Amino acid sequence: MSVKQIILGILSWKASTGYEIKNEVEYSGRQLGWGKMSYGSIYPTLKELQQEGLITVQESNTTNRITKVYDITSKGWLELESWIEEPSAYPITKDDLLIKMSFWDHVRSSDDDTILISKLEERKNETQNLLNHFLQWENNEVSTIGRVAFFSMDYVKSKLETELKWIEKTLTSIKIGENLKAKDPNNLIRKSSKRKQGSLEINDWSEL
Amino acid sequence: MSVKQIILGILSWKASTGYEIKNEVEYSGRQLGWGKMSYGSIYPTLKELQQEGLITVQESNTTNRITKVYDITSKGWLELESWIEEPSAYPITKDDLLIKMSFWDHVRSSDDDTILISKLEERKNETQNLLNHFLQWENNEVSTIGRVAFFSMDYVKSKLETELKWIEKTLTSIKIGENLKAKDPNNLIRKSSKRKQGSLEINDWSEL
DNA sequence: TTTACCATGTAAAATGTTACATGATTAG
DNA sequence: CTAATCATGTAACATTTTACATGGTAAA
Repeated sequence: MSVKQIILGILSWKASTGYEIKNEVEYSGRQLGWGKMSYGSIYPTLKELQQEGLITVQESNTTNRITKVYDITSKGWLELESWIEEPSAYPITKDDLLIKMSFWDHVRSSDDDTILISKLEERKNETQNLLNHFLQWENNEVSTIGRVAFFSMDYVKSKLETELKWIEKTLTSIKIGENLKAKDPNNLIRKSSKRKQGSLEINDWSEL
Repeated sequence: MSVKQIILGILSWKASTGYEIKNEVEYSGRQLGWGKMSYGSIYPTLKELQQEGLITVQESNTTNRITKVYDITSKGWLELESWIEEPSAYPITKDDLLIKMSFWDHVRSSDDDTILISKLEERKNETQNLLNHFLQWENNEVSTIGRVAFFSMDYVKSKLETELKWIEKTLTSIKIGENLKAKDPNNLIRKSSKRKQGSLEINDWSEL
């Protein structure tokens, strides 16, 4: 992963403490689709970055509380620049609902769609929340949006909107019972159904 | 992650060897946005699944070559069913280019967009390839697409199409030099630029 | 005959999360 | 005064990738 670079990047915005870095990842990074970043990840990485000379620390021992403000060094800036120019891996998405839906027809033989519908509706709410968070972030008075960063914001926004449209479309399609392009040329789904029944019968049998 | 469930799910389609599972993940799973799955992940997991009684093995010792065909058991089917009903985490995407773009304005002060343009064009090609792979998969004679799986396919397709449109829009926007909604109310970008210059000057100084 | 594909597996390293421990400061 | 937030950190665990090791089989 790129925990190191994300931390460096956030420090390029503004010198910060470990605690602030986590908040920044979860507030500004949320709409960008970054995940979360745990302290167990942040503090050890800050130590490493410091040892590599990419960041510096300013410790403030006011009364008896230690806070450490980290800032990026010249070496850190160069590291960030060369990382940006490096080739990037194609994005990877871990989407459990989507994975489940691709196994759905083989696993659940029933026509009852209540579970699927509730899952889609839950997803719709979460996505709508993210979009709201996003719009609020975009339009508040403090957010910095650079020329290039704007494009990435625009991307995330259109992705979220596309997702919402898809959910709507899918929900109506389920409710009116459309059949669409479903196909099973090798009868794999029917076979799955039989294999499943077979194995469950054997199981019943052995339980007697 | 859900390596266990993905393997179980693939075995719900069809009994397979470890080698075939990997191919299936990379061929059918590619369009679904699953990442890759390494043998270092597959074989130990198959062993575990077997120990838990979720899958069985059929060893074939033709001549002197061992191949092991794994199949899902009744316990495995039940496990899959209950996994599908479990609540799913909101999707997580790791998109390095997007991350880079969100730091871009702070890190690269130059107006030269050739690097950005080439990165976007590379991304466009990769996404177009994925979409082509997808369409070919969807329209071939062997792919099984169940009723629910169809919806997930539809989702991925519209996501890829949205991305392509965004790239086109962004490239034209860059080329004609649009300014859009970029803003910097707290002068963070200007400050970054100064902090960067400052740190680089100190560095030059110390190198004398 | 040699290249590509089929096939199984392990050990070490990298990467990250969870859960815990600790305590200061601020707002209501 | 007490709840929320600010703040730092570690150790154990979980997960996965990388790199290696090995060899059979089919097609050109």
